[in-house]
Amino acid sequence: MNQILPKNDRRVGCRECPLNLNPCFRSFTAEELAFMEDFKTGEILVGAGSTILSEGHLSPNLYTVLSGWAFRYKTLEDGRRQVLNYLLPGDLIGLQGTVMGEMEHSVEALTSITLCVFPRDRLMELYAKHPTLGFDVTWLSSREERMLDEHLLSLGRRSALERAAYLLAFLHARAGTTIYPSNSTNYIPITQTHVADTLGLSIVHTNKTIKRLMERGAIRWLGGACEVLDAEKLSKIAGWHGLDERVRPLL
Amino acid sequence: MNQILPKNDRRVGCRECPLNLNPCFRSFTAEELAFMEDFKTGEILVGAGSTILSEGHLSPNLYTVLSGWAFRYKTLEDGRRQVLNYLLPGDLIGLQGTVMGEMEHSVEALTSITLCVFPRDRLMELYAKHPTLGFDVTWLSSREERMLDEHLLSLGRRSALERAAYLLAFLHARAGTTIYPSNSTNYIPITQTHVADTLGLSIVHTNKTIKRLMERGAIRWLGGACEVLDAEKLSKIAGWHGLDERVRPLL
DNA sequence: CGTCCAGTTGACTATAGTCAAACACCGTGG
DNA sequence: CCACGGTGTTTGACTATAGTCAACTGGACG
Repeated sequence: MNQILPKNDRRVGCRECPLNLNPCFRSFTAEELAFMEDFKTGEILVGAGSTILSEGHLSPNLYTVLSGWAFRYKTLEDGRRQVLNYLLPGDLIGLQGTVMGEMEHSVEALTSITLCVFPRDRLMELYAKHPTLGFDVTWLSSREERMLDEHLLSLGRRSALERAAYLLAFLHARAGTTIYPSNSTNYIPITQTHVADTLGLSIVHTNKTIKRLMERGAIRWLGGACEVLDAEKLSKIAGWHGLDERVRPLL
Repeated sequence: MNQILPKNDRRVGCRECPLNLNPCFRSFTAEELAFMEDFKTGEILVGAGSTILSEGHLSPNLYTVLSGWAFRYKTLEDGRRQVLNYLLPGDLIGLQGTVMGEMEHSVEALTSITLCVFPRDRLMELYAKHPTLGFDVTWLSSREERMLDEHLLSLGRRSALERAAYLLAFLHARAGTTIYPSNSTNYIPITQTHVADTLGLSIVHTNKTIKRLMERGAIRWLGGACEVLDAEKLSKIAGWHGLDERVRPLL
């Protein structure tokens, strides 16, 4: 198993943070920025395939994804796994642990990924000193909720083909604002096993479904990654109207 | 169609609010209570089957459920419906509208239901004046997220029988802290169509699945309602370990 | 008495899962 | 150099699960 490689040497100040410069995130006020610089305790680099958080465990930290891909999942006792959502730059990890104590899901890195580290026990201080930042945390939580709502609709009421099309269109849209702009490649770094565990299908049936999407010229599959050729076509197959990703907050 | 019956005559002060007296909710400080009394603009009584919020629309208000049952759902364009979650006393309705503007799901009353009304445009004031209450909003949002995670696991990886058992155990557990203590009946007020739209199954197959749960003596079905006879058995069938419902915040 | 709604049932079809066998690719170590 | 195992993907044959269609029950209500 891969391990987390600690790297608490505090690379980037929030001022120079590439995410903070990305126009899809709202910019901090001077006071907020000063607080965040102090709130941030460091950075961590995690290798592809490593576990970032695991179900049933406590974590003293909150994280924001700075670069790379990860996913959240839960498992049943007999090993059946369900991917709940994917994490991309700007996403907050571990908020649920604040409410529950123990995590009720695990988080695993899909690519190598860098995380911004915050101490969970200072979160209340953030609410007290910067209500707008507190509100932003709620905003992000609510945004996650919206994504889960759409995933539920997908699992419950979309066919296998629609579900696959939705998932790939969704990930392509999400990466479009944060990953692809600063990257030469624009692939989605997942295996068909991940797709299967997200869609609630078997690997075999997932493979046959992906094949149908390829035959329609919507995507291309490259061992361990997917290239979206026609995002419009995917959205149309899925009956999905895309993300409403206006400017959003960042922690 | 039923309509919302306005009743803004401000029935109960927050001080005498039965929910505030329920030990499963954390109690307000004197300052918080004063703020909430001012923040609350009134109460609304909604009849069973009425739509409380609807997809694509704006709402100037946030609500807290005071009594009764409701559910959130989304639909695809061809009418396929997915129930996302159920709303019980103490649950916040409409938070997502704050983030998105338009609602991305609808909310419908399952029984007649009373709602506490808050003006959405004063929400930021709540964060500014009472950081602990702001944190509570995040807490509630995060709790909703946890429930959705479990529902996703259910839809994606549980069999029809397991899913049905999980749903009924879940609703029974949720009602156990807020509905049943103050009520003579302890039924879950849903039809098999609701169950089908929650589990992502057809009505026919749902009916056959429910029948199996009845044969095992876990539940009884009474036109338009379900009585849980053996919650333990349901949890065991579902492989579900129950809610971790410690003391939680209330707005 | 007829209508509507919720629930029930059986026959048949469609969708998805399971089992099994391969292939391609990529490292490792002899 | 090549044999080896591992992962990711592909395919076909067969089975299981769930959906569709259709008919029917029973109760509530005007």
